Amino acid sequence: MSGHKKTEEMTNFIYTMIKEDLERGALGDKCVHTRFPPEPNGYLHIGHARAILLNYKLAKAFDGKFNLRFDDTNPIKEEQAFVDSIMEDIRWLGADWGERLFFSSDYFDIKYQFAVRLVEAGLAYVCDLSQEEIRSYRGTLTEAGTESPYRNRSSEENLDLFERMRKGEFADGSRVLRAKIDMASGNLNMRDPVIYRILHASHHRTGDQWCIYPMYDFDHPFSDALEGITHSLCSIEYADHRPLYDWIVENAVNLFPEAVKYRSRQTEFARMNLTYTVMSKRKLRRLVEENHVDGWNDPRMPTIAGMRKRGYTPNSIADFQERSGVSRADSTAELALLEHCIREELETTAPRLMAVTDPIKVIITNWPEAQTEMVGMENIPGDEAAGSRQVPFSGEIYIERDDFMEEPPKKFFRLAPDGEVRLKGAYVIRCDEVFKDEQGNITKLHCTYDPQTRSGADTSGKKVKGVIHWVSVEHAVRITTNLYDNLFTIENPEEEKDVDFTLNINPDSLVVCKDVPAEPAVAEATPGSRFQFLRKGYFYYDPDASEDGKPFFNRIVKLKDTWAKVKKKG
RNA sequence: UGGGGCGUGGCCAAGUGGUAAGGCACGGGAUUUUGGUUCCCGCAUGCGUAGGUUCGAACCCUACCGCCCCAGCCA
Repeated sequence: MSGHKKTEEMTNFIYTMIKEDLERGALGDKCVHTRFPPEPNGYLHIGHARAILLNYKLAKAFDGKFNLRFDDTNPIKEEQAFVDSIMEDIRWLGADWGERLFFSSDYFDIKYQFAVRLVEAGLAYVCDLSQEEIRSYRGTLTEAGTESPYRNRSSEENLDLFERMRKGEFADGSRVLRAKIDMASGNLNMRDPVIYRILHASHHRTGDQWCIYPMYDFDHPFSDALEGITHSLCSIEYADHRPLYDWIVENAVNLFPEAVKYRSRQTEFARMNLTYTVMSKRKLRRLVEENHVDGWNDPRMPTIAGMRKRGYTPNSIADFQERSGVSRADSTAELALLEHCIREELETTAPRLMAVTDPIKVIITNWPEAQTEMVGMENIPGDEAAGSRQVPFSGEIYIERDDFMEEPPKKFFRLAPDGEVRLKGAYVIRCDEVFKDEQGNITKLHCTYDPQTRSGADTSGKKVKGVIHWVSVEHAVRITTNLYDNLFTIENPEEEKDVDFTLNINPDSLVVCKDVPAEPAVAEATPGSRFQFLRKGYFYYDPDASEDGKPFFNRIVKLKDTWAKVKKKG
């Protein structure tokens, strides 16, 4: 955890429920056991991070166990590559599954045996209806379904047919195994759900060993019960699958007692949206495929990989998860909360450095020619242990273009004609002359400095309100900065159903600044480290190599900017 | 008159019959060589609405309103 106190007890309803379970002795001699069950068919995003961390922290809080189990029951959609990236992301987040890595496909054999027992018990049957027929027999939301003509086949016939399904005698889609429950149930999930389908497809782990694969509703509760998961947490759209979950678990315990001893229970909690981004797999894929972003790990993406590359820390994501809470109500967290979490961490941990992302040159006309002076600056204000560094100052420097205004509004206390400003850690300068090109763009400023105003040794008595950052031209190292901003211009890009969400993409979500002058200390920075470029925001030294070999820094988040607010108000 | 779920300030979220925690955001002020940080202060006479029970209701009861999810051989 980060430096600030974070020892309060969890207060979410799931934590409370587990505590009560423990007090009641509802777990018997078992310890709390959770799991995260990703399907290896895509990349993890911030929403998954919440689920991962919730499951992991809950297990940890109660000194229990945490499994990582890949839900790989659909060979058509799943790949090893996703298994790898998912593990990398979870590991990075800090959720440690130890030796407890599992795959649903590990249990294909025993699951088949369980299915056979369901058939023997008259609780499952092979149905020859086509996919379309099954759909129409299912009924509608308001009308009961109709029983399949194959519903009352004998156990012997079902056993034979199921066995032959397994052997590969039938074509994909020609038959399925269904649980025999209740075609008149108000809950569609209970209307004789399909539990096995024929899929002549190669599986990323089991190869061609199987041509029938279990469905989620059959597979998941069984896997949970088999692993002894005590608390199976899932998102709220599975709430109406719970009766089926319980049905499977109950029958597993009764029909397969030698393998399944524990009655796992499912608890649902609401997913959470984030403002200024999208979270659905489909929309994220479109962003990538239509090249609105540069891949799944583009720093603007809400994917774990994207956030990692942006420079977010696992800690800040965990903090966000804790602060945003858990409930069953639909909710949308504000990006501002996430940003607060990373700023709070970096405020006390990120060394300060100076870089000028949009420079104009300043000539200090009364500076002794060719002279360089070293000025000291603290690395992290208020943290003496973080030390300080020497920064070269000279008669030619860069300052930020928007730190100068020819016609400053009231309360602008940066540099203006005939005005004064302090150069952070150095001297107070006055602007004497402004130079422009033919288009009227400012090209250069002539200023004079006041030798009496050296930082820490100011004898001038001047009180200058503004302090700006700078970089000595002669000593500057050149870097690239990627200035990231919100990917969308509106809070909820999914809101307007009839407008394509890509229309609200922020055209300025990435501004690349090349040849940005930065103070010499930047050259000693190590890839993968985080800094604050003074007054500009927190940046991450991207460890990936850039095209030109120059270091590049991703802006993780801007600093809060009260001035921007004041300006906006006019 | 299908089933399930949810409604507490701008966004989250505690609270589970005793008179509305906390965080973020927002507004104001102080400090500040980052318009950053930090520190003060403010921010629901109100808990979807309307009734009812009670000495007392966000919490209990009734009715209504609104929003979300479900008709994959996806998960």
